[in-house]
Amino acid sequence: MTTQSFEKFTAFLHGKSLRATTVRESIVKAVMARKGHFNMDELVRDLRAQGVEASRATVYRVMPLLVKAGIVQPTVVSGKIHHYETAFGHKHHDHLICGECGKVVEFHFEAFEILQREVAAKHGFELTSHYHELIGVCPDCRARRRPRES
Amino acid sequence: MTTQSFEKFTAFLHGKSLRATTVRESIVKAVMARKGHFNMDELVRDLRAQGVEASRATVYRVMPLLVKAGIVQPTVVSGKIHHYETAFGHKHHDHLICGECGKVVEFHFEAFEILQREVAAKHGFELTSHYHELIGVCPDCRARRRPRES
DNA sequence: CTTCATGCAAAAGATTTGCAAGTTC
DNA sequence: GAACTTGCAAATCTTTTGCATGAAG
Repeated sequence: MTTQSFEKFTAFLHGKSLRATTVRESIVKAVMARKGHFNMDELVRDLRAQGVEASRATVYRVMPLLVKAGIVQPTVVSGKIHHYETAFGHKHHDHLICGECGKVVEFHFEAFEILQREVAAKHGFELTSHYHELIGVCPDCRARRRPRES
Repeated sequence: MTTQSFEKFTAFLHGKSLRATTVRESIVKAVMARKGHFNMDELVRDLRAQGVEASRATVYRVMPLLVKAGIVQPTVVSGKIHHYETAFGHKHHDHLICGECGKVVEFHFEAFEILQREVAAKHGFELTSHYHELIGVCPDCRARRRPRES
């Protein structure tokens, strides 16, 4: 998977007489290992965790190339990139987050996807991605909150 | 309307022994005069246009108060405030955003709310709020993209 | 007159860019 | 070896904060 992606990227780079460097390979790997949305900071953290010392400036310079190569897709709102996500390869899921302890539960519910496409279509939009997080209180925190409720 | 909002804000402020100042009144007015979504920069521009010389720092400090007072509602994406909108005068809605030109279409689809509660309940969560933004390409941008597609 | 608000300037965080040195082809 | 990349540091931009001064209650 990862290798395949880097090969795709290499082909893209060579087509533009750009170089397929080791740093770029590391970045592609880190990106492909990501699931769901991620931002610059999370990506850099991942790289650091893997011992890759790519400077932020480099990552900032490489991301647009990955976008042009069709490997990642950015969500751009008002001219700014809010987050990226890999353009293929993983199942999509949304998040249910506990606003008190921060616990995150991933879920996938096809009905949402269907309705989302329906809404987009109704307005003539071509849907490219979505941001869907449910915020609530998890069972543990609810128990903690009401220790002795009847 | 405007006056009414400032009174609401005044009540909120006094309840917390904070001051109802003229600068704050100007900010509430500017906010209420806004229709739809706006960001910090647009708001400050509006203030400047009305001859109000509130410093950015002050506006940045006042907005959280307006949020707490229930006068404006922020849309938060990835932990950052993407935009604000006045909290009343319109029903709850989600957003369909054009990733290319930034156009925002509001929609309300009860089925989403029902399914969201269902998902939360399935995991034992008590749902408190949600972020739901659909990102896509609007009809205009699609046309612009493919000028002469069959 | 006490407490809070404001403006300014400095600080902090995020992203971009110029430049010299290191790599890729 | 030529052209492209990288890291660093400096430059921008956006948002936050400390502090002395000015206003509200």
